[in-house]
Amino acid sequence: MDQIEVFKALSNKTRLQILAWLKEPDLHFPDYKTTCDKENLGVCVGHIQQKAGLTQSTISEYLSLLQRVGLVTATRMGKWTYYKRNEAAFTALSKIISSDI
Amino acid sequence: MDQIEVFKALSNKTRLQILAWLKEPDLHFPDYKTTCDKENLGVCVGHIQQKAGLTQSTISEYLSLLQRVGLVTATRMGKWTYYKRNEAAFTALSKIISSDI
DNA sequence: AATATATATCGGAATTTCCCGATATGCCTA
DNA sequence: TAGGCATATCGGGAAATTCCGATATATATT
Repeated sequence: MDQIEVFKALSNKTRLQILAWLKEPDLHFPDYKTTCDKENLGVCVGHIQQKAGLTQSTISEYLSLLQRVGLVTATRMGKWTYYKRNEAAFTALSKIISSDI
Repeated sequence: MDQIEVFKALSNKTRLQILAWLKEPDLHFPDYKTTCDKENLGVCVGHIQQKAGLTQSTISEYLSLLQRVGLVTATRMGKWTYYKRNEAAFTALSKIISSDI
């Protein structure tokens, strides 16, 4: 885990917001299961983009960045890419802060 | 605690390094107690600057930033300013990551 | 094959961050 | 009060980040 890159990823309001939404997808994306995610793989880019209100390209890049640093996982299924929180990364980060840094 | 500002503060190699040094000041600043800090208030700017190898102005600004976001405390005593980790802030941040974000 | 849809990538303008040298401020001592 | 020392602040060039519109890629449908 590249700590600096993770902290950079968390230094942005929109990205923090997305991570918060992904914590309770049912609450923040009411119809995400019926519309695209049939197998609990996460939320697709379009839904996140709509809720965030930024452009598609920006949100796609943000999600890709969050995945690159390990905070979310990405699963491609057909036309969609589903993004989901990687809880293990948050647990690890929390420990790093309370003991390493 | 402004999360984004804290994460920005942690998104820099030198500042992370300083925080790590301040965790064990006796180890990383062998003579800091005899030379300036007689009352365990922390390490003064000059010692940190020397070890970091960046300019005085840069380190002064970095320490001021770390203090502004609450990760360290600053105590002015005569000509010196002593900086010390604020462990409570790290504990709080660790909890925020494991529960809020 | 042609089209439509979902996502990814590219190029760039505006803003922010990094780190510097120069200078200012505050405190101590002669 | 004059001078020296520790730290803070200012102004700025270079690099990185933010977010956009345009375009490319991949998949599904007709």
